[in-house]
Amino acid sequence: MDEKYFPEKIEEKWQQVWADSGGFEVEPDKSKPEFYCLEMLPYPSGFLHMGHVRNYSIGDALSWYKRLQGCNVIHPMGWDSFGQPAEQAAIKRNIHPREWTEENIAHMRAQFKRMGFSFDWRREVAAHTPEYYKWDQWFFLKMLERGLIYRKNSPVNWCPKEETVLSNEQSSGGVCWRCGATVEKRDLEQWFIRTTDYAQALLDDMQEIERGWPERVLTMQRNWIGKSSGAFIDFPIKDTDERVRVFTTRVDTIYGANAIVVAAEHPLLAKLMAGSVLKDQVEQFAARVKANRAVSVKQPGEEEAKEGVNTGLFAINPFSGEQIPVWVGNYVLMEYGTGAVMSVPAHDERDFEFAQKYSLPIRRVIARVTHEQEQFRHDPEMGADHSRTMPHAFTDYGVLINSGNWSGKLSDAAMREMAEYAQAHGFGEPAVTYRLRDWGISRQRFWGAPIPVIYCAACGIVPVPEKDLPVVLPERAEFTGTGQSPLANVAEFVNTTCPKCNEPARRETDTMDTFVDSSWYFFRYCDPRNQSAPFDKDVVAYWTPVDQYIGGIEHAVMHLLYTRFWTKMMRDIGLIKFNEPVMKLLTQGMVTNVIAGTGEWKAMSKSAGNGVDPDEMIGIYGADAVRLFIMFAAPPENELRWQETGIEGAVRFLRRVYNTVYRWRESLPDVPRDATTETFSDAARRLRRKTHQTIARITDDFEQLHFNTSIAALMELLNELGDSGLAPESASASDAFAVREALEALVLMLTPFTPHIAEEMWTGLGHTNGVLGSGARWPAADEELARKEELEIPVQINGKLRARITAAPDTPEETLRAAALADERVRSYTDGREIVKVIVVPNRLVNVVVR
RNA sequence: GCCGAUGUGGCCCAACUUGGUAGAGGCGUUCGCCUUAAAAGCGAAAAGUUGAGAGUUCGAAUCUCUCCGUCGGCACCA
Repeated sequence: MDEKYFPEKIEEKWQQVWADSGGFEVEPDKSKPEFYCLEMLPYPSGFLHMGHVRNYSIGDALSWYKRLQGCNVIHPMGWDSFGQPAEQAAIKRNIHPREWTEENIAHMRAQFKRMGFSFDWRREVAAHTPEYYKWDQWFFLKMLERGLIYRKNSPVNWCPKEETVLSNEQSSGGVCWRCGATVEKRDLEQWFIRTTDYAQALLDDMQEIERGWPERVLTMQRNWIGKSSGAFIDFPIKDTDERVRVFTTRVDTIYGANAIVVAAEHPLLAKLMAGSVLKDQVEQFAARVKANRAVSVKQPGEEEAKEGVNTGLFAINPFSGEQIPVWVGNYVLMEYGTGAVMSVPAHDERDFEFAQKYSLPIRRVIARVTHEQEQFRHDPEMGADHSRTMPHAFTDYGVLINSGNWSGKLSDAAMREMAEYAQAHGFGEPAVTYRLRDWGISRQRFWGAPIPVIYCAACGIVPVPEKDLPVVLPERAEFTGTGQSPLANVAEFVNTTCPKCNEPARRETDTMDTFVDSSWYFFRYCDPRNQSAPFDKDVVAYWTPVDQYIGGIEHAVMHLLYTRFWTKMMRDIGLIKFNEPVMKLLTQGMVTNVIAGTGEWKAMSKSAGNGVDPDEMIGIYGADAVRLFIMFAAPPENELRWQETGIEGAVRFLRRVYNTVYRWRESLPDVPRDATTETFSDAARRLRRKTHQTIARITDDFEQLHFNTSIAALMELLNELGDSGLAPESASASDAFAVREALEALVLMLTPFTPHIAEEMWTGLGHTNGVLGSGARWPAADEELARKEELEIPVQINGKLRARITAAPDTPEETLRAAALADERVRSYTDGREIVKVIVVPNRLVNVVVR
């Protein structure tokens, strides 16, 4: 141990020691408790940014903590290495995406190593390697076999800037999740995974992870799945054999329906409008709505004005027998429910707005529940128009009025009974719909896993036989950046023979969404080189599910929903036995920095010009200090404001710890370890108390992932050691014992945050081979030693602090009461007044209530 | 608009789970020591109506309600 703290020297040294010893390399071991610590794998953009550093510092701290507790910790890392930017780079620089990707990976891996993260690098996987994407393709075939994948022509979300398809999740809010361009609709033949089959399971199984996941992530997923219970009701179309099926959550309001409104894309339109004089008008309107939808720039908060056109058709309300007009409306979505709604303006805001615009009648059929329900029974106003008396829609539940025999029932009962009635009479049924759509995975891209199917003129769509996997990406392709997959122009890729009939055939040229790769990568980490299966079931059963997952909130819906789906699918094909992949989730906050000149804090980014390069920081302060600051500056879920002065504070602390260890290093190793029977000086006793209190506190903090307070506690312990007045020159054996105990605890508990300096100091304290090499364990708190010898008990008079008394811990209630009442200051408040009662909280306070 | 978080010294934050002395830690500020001087280092100090109001309670930063501010998600989903 040098006299001075040289971060660079220490860090290089221990990184080498760890690499040589393979100390972070683990294998299944039934004799130890297992812990899977997982951080979201990065996209290999080329450079580590502070967000990465934060993410992996958190995971590394937890890994070290569990390791020191004797767990068998798997802590792997890999690369989400398929995706757009590699292809953009290929276009721009005329190199193969693989070349660009692998250069980036090499650079970032080196950066990771420089940070000193404790990964088991033997388990590294990269999505773009055939060894990995072979299994993406294998899963595709498995799902195809089970009918979980299908192909359909459908309007898809199209990013005009990147010229590719986006999933619903990727085009949330009408903009591309990556580049922000306004998303358009296009009709394309696409492959879809039936995620909707699992909609209910995705909701139900949330109860298994409720305790370990942030509420807001679960809420976001619940909103996204968007379950809604109601009923389907069929409205016959007058003078035809057709029926229009609507979905409603408020069948109790059906007597108030003044129209049926269908989506512009509704299939019945073409069928029923033939021969109508209004045909052209309706068609023009529908075309206009569709066109508008394709290009409309929808700002958040902005709603399109409701528009519609009357088709001239009439639908018959199956409950009332009433004839109501059928309209086409721009506000009805074909993708949701049945693409048709019953319009009940009195009780739905959208329908109200629509009715106002076109002067349609408004009939009130729900009344607020009052104590005088009787009067509604007679339906005095049946058939009346309430458009003048209702200034806005009444959307609450209530009691039915103007609803024939159903009048007088409460909404709740009516909704249930009316749906059942519809079912019994063959014109409807109770129904549940979801907002969640099937997952469109086709991408018109080169840099992704090729979809393993072949199109044969004779045999149709033929899956690539398992033995022919992987379907490998070609070495050469032309990257033009136009809408078609570059694979389509690679003859040697496209042209093949049909596996069934051996005739010439063509390969699918679309590749898979990269979220496929990241849906199951952490299972592959468990058995990364398996050549005969995505992974060995037994090995995966040992390591998974993931105990703790750490990553950004931006993946709350997309990645985390897909991976939950994937897990259930793998369970159903027999690979695993549980429902949920991740027991605990931590979503770390952004790293922000001031935008020069504005005083505004924004997420670090190239475009905002407020990025801070981790390499540069390591160069100045060392990896340990960067990591310590990042863990200390804020709780992990919070935004972290980057402050150079903060990191200087971190270095200062490390230097002080280092200097302290250095100063004591020669006075400690020879002190006997069984000195506990000796008598300790007051200073030594105080220090020991602080040491054990700190151990207890930090252990607790770690379990709750409160790293910032752990570090604060370590700083306190060092301060206490400084304040103790103990010095190596004058310390007795028992003093030295207490100091060694404090320093050893301090160093060990610092290891998760600043492993390099901790290793160095641990050897300085006389342990050969360092923390990892010597098999050191997390210190254990001795409750007895942590207990205070004397407590200061506040005494309140009528709830106001008036005096303090001292007492030993666990002083009986009666004694405390007497001591408080005997106190001179207390008596000045109680003399001459009536003591109503005395509240004594043992070890905490006494409150005297006087009148 | 709906849903959910959150609001504590100048700043980042602790105490909120379990009501009991408002302050642990860091940054910044001021002062002292050290120094020819400065930096570093060491030592010390100042600073809050806990967003506002009400309720519950002997006692509220903590529990409940209302309002305000900030952040996030969703938003024609029938």
